Amino acid sequence: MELSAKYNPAEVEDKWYGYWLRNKFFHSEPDEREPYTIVIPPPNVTGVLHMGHMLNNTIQDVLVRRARMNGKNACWVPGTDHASIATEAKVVAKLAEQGIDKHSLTREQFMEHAWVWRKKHGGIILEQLKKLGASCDWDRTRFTMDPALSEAVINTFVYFYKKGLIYRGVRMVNWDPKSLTAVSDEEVIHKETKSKLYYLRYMISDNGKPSETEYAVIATTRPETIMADAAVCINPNDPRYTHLKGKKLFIPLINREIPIIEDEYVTIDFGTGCLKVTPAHDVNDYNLGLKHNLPVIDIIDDHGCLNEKAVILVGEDRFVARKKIVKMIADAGQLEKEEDYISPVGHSERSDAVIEPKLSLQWFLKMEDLAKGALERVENGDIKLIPDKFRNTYRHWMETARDWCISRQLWWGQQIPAYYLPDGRFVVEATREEALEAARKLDPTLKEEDLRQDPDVLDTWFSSWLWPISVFDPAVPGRPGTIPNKDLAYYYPTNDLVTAPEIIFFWVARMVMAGNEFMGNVPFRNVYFTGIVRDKLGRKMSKSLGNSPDPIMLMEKYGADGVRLGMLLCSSAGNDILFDESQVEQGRNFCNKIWNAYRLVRGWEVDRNTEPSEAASCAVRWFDNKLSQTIETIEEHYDKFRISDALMTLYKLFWDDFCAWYLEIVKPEYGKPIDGKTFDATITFFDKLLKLLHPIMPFITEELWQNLSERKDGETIMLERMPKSQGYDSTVIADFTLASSAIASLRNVRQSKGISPKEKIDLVICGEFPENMLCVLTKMSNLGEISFTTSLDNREAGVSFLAGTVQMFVPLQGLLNVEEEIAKVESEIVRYEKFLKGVEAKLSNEKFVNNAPEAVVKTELKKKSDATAKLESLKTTLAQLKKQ
RNA sequence: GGGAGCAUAGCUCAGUUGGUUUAGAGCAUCUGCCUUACAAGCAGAGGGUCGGGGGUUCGACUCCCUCUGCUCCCACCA
Repeated sequence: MELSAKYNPAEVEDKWYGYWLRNKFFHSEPDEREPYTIVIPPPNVTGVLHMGHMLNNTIQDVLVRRARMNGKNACWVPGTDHASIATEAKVVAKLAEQGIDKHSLTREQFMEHAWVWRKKHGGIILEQLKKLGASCDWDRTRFTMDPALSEAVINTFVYFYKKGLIYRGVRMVNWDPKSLTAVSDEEVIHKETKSKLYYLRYMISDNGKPSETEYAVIATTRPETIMADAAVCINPNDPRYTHLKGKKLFIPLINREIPIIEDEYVTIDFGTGCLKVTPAHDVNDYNLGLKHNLPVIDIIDDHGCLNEKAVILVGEDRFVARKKIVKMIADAGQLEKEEDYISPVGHSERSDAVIEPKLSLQWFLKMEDLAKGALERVENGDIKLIPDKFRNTYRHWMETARDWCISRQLWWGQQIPAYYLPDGRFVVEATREEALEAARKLDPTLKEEDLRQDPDVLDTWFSSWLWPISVFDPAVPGRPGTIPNKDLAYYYPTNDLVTAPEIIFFWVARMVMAGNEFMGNVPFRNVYFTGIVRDKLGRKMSKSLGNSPDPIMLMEKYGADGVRLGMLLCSSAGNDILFDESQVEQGRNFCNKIWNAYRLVRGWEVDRNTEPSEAASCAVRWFDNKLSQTIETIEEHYDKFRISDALMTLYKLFWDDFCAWYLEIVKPEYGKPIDGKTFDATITFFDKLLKLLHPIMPFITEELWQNLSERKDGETIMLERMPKSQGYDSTVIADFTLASSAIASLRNVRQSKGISPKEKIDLVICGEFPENMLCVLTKMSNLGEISFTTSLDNREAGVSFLAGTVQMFVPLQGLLNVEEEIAKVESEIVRYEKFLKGVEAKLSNEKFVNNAPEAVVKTELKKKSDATAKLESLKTTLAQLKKQ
C-alpha cells in the first residue's frame, strides 16, 4: 500500500479509540499490581470542552498512560459535577426562553426540567474527551448527583452536624429584591454607579438629650438606613475626635440614642472619619457589630421597602425613601452638605436590580480543626504541591480559613437534611423517616406532614470534596466505621491530582480535609497545578470574549496528537500558558515527521546476506547509547513533573538524533538494500521511540506500532512496557558529538565557499580524533582523502576550524577570499583574548583561588589552557593567510 | 485594601542548594537548497547581559533591599 506523504489523523483516531474501548484496555480492576490512580476534576455536567480542559486532561492522560506502560494498574476515574449555580442558571434561562418563570414551578417540577436538561447536555464533555484520546475507565463514570453519591453528601452533613461542626448562623447574602431570591457572589455585578455622599449631623448626647449645638458629621451614601444605625464608629487614633470618646449620639429624625465606638477599621481620611454602623444592611458593619456587640436592626423587607422597624417612611421603597429622608433631614437642619460620588454598586446579574445585603440564616461548617489537619498534610510533605510555590498560598488559606457557608438558595443539588418542626425547632437526619422519628422525641404528636425540610441545597463543593472517596465507595463518607469496599481499599489514596490553582482552597484543600476525616489518609500524593490558558494577548480564554478556539475544530484540523503536543509544548507547571495555534501546528508537523520516518524505514528492501557498513554499525552503537542516556533524562523530567521538558527531550531525540543523524547515516544508497542487522536495529529503535512517545501522542504511535511488525488482534502499544535505560558509555556519545560538530563545520565550509555537496573535499586532522568515527565523517561529509598531521604550519590555502579542541583543515585552492578570512580570524582572536584576560584576572585573584572549591578553580585553569591553545592556532592560521 | 506570584533572545519557556554555561531550548527570522521519507522538509547563520537601581560575596540570572510593570486569589470601603 502506498502511504501518503502526510499523516492523516482522521483515518486513524476513531479506529484506534474504538479498538481500545472494545478491548477494555482502559478498564481497571483491583489486582496484585501496584495501583496508579487519578480522579478527574469533574467538569460541569452541562459544560463543553474548552482549552483549559484540553490542557488538564492531556496531562492526566500522559501520566496515566505512562503509569500503565510502567506496569502499574492504572485507573483514571472520569465523571461530572452537578455545578449547582451554573447549571441552575442555565436551566432557569432555558425556562425563561420558553416563557416559564422558575417561581411558578414547584420544586419537583423544576427538578424534572433540570434532569431533562442534564440528560440532554450532560456527558457531551465526556464524549469530547474521548476525541482527545483520554484513557479514562469509562465503566467507572460518576456524577456528583448519582443517588449513591448524593447519599454520601447527606450522610456527611448529618455526620458533621452531630459532631457539632455544622451550625446555623447569620450571614449577609446578596438579596435580589426583584427576583426575591439570594444570589451568589458570582452573580453579582459591581457597576460604577453615580450617587451622592450625604453629610449628616448627629447631635451629641448631653445627659440623654440631644445637644443644641454640638454634633458629629457622618458621611453616608445610604441615608435611608439611618434608622437601622446601631452605633457610630471612629478611629481611636483620630486626633480630631478624642472629645467624642465615650459619648453618645442621636440619630436624626427619630432621635434614638446610639453609642460611639472605636475601631481601627475606620479610615481616618475617608469622608469625615465618622462611620455610621448599620449591622443589618452592610457586611462590614455587620462584622463590626459582632465585634462590638451591637444590636441588629433590620428595617428593609424582602421587596426592598422600609418596614415598621424603620419607624418613619414605613412601606416606602428604599430609593424613594432615600430622596424623602434627605429632604426631611435638610428641613431639620441636619444636612451639612452633599457631594457627587461614584462607587461600585452590586447589581443582580439576572434582574439588574440593586443588590440589598441582607442577613439570613445559613448553614456553616467549622473550619478550624479541619483546616489545621489539612495544613499539616502539606507542611509535613504527605502531599506535594507542584510547583512548590503554591504551598505559600495554601498555608495562607489554611491559617485564615473562615467557616464554610455550605447552604445555597437553589434547588439543583442535594437538599439540606434539616427538618423543621412547626414551632421552629429542627432535627437533622439522613431521611425523612428518621427525621420524623427524631422529631417525635421532641413532640410525640407530630405527623409527617408537619415536618418541613430546609429548602436550600448544599454547596457543590460539599459534594466534590468527597470525590476521591465517593467515586469508589460512596458508603464511606459520613459513616465512620464503615469498612471500605475492595475498590476504595485498593485505589485510595490516589496518586496525582491535576487541577487549576484557583481552586486550591475550594476543592484541593477540602478534599484533604475530607480524606483526613473519613479515611484518615490523604486523598492524593501529588497535586500538579496547571496554568490558565490565555490567548496570545494574555487574556483569559472565555466564551464571552470569543477568543477561545473550539478544541474539537482544532483536533479536526491538526489531529488530536498534534493538539496534545501543542498544549504540552508551552505548559510548565503552575505558569499560565499563552496559547497560539502555531504551537498546534508544530505538533502536527512533528506527527508528520514521525510518519515520514516510518515511510522511509518501511520502504527499505532488506538483504540479509550483506554485513553492515562501518558507518552503520557505528551509528547503531551510538544511537543505542544515546537512547539509554536520553531515557534517563526523560525519566528525571517526568519524576519532577516537568512534562514539557520531557516532551522536548523526546522531540529532539526523535527529530535530531534519530532522523537527522541516525537515519541519514544508516540510510542505504539509492536503489540499494539495507543489511539485515542494521534494519533490525532500526526497527527496534523505532519500536522503543514509539513507546516513549505513546503517552503524549497515543494515536499515531499506535497506528505505526501496529504496522511496524506483525501484530495479533488484542495487542496494543498501550499495554507494552516502557523502554528502560540499559546504561550507556559516555565516550561513545562524546565521540559522536565530536564527529557531528566536525560534520556541521564541514557543511558550513561547503556552504560559505559554495562547494556542492556532490563534490568531494579533503580533510586534514591535527590532533586526536576517534578513528572509528572517520567512517561517519566520510559518509556524511562526502570526504575524499583524510590525513593526519601534528602541525598545520606551512599549509597552502584552506580553511581551518575546531571540532571540540581538535583542529581541522580543509585545503582549498583558489576558493578563498583572503581578506575576508583574515578579518574573520582577527575578530576571533580579539574575542578569545578578551575571554582569556577575564579568566586570567580571576585566577590571579588570590581570594578566588583560596576560597573557591578546587573543582571550580580547575575548570578555570582548563578554560585558560583551552583558550590559549585556540589563540595559538588562530594566530598560526592568521600568519599563513597573511603570507598569501 | 490584604495575600501570593511573575519579569531571561521577536514569541513561549528552561536555567534544579551562587562557581564546568564567555547564558540554553523550541518556535519565529535570515541565507542556501524541489538532495530519490518528509518544502508541514533539509543544511547553515544571526539574535539576549538575564525589568531598573542598590547591597551581600573572591564570584549573582541565581541571595537580600528598593523601584517599575504585569497576573492571580480574597475583601470590596462608608
